[in-house]
Amino acid sequence: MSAPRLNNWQAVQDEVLRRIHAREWPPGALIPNEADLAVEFGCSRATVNRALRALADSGLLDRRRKAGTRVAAQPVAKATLDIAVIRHEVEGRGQAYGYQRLSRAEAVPPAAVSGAMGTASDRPLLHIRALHLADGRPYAVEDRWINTGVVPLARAEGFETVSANEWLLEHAPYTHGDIAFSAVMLGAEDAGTLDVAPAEAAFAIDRLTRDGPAAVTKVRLLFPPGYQLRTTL
Amino acid sequence: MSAPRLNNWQAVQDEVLRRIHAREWPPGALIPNEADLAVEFGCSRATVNRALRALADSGLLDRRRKAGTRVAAQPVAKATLDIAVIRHEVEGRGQAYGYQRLSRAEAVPPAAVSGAMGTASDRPLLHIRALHLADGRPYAVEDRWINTGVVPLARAEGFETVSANEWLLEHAPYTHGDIAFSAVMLGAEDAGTLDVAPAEAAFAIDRLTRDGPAAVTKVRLLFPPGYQLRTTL
DNA sequence: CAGTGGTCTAGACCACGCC
DNA sequence: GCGTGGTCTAGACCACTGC
Repeated sequence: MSAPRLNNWQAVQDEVLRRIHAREWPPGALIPNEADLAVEFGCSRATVNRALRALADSGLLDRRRKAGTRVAAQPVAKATLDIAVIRHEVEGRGQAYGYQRLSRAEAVPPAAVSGAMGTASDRPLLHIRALHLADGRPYAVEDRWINTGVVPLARAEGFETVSANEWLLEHAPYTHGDIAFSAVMLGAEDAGTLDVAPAEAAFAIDRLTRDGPAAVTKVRLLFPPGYQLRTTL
Repeated sequence: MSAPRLNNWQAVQDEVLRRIHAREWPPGALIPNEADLAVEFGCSRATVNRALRALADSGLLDRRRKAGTRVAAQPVAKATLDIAVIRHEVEGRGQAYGYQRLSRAEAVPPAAVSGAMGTASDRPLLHIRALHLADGRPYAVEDRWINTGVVPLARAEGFETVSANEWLLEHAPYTHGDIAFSAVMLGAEDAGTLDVAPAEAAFAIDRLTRDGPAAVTKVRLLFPPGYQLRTTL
């Protein structure tokens, strides 16, 4: 039997994965170059390139010009998290989404916030606190600062029925963002809002969104105990 | 002035990003098809395709055959987390990595573990507990169950100096994995191991690794308060 | 220097899915 | 049906980098 022609990049990728998995190409090994594989698989080099590039993107291969392509010795797993609008996250679970604004004020933020956002320490920002609900139960508390210098339109919005989460996506373009996940102990106020005992462990997502050099908004989302952020490898 | 020729896919991507950001192509808008853009940009359709496909992968565009390409109304941010070997994570911070095995035993796991791994409820698995250190201080506690039915070689390994984390990458192939992130309150034992007060909030990473249908290993990593998992958008 | 991956081109065929 | 994106091909040039 001769090898079947692999004439699409997914078939090539599958075959490469099979060889890695079967240890025909063990971790750290140098694999044939694109041109040779193209001949072996009976396809064009571009097709091989597409397949290998996808595997390199996912961390399974290390590719370097001249040095060639190696099976990653210790693959860095790339877990992709889909950070969706909270309403979609809740509705995606088949639950009814609810939203409740807790407070809205223009105020000078704590130094930690103005520092992270790069705004003057005495500059007032728009401060929104809100509760997201799933099937009527608290799902997450949102504590957000909005840079009104970058998004002046926000001063005219009450955020009583539209969450800042969604409003900003529609009205404020951004170019970059930082996200950090951590575990924190709930303070009395947040615990009360989430309707759980104080000093419980909460899952926190901190996001800072930028438009070029300027910070657009900084938000902390706190999820009650039991919340899990899931993904696959 | 006429538009400069965009003869590489990154330049095309940048121009498309610029138009989205400048609201020339607002959220939800249908953008020209690949062939038209190729003419406008003075490059081949394949180059346009590469640029648009990359943007679609990152969630900024929605592409459907016949329906065309639209700017995503509410971009689902794809945050990519690099889940590296813990030693690399520590060394990447410029700290000295240390490893300490706490215990090793073959034992019948709790029902929750055998259930998640799909092993018989009375089947003994290899149970490893270990501590990862950064600059001599506790960095994370690892609590792992290994399916010796799938990785029999593990029974011959003491894991006294090599962490299961790294040993398994070298010796046990896998095809899929699930990861969950959550916040938990530390029990007395784990708190003691991490040298923090009990009932503190810890960041937990639970990972289940499979090779086809069979579970290879299930691990929980607990990080002391202050730990943050970071990424960018 | 020379081998490798990175990319572009021009053209082609195809699969999907609105209409 | 037919317009759209998805993909393949054969060939080419180039950038990087190990030797």
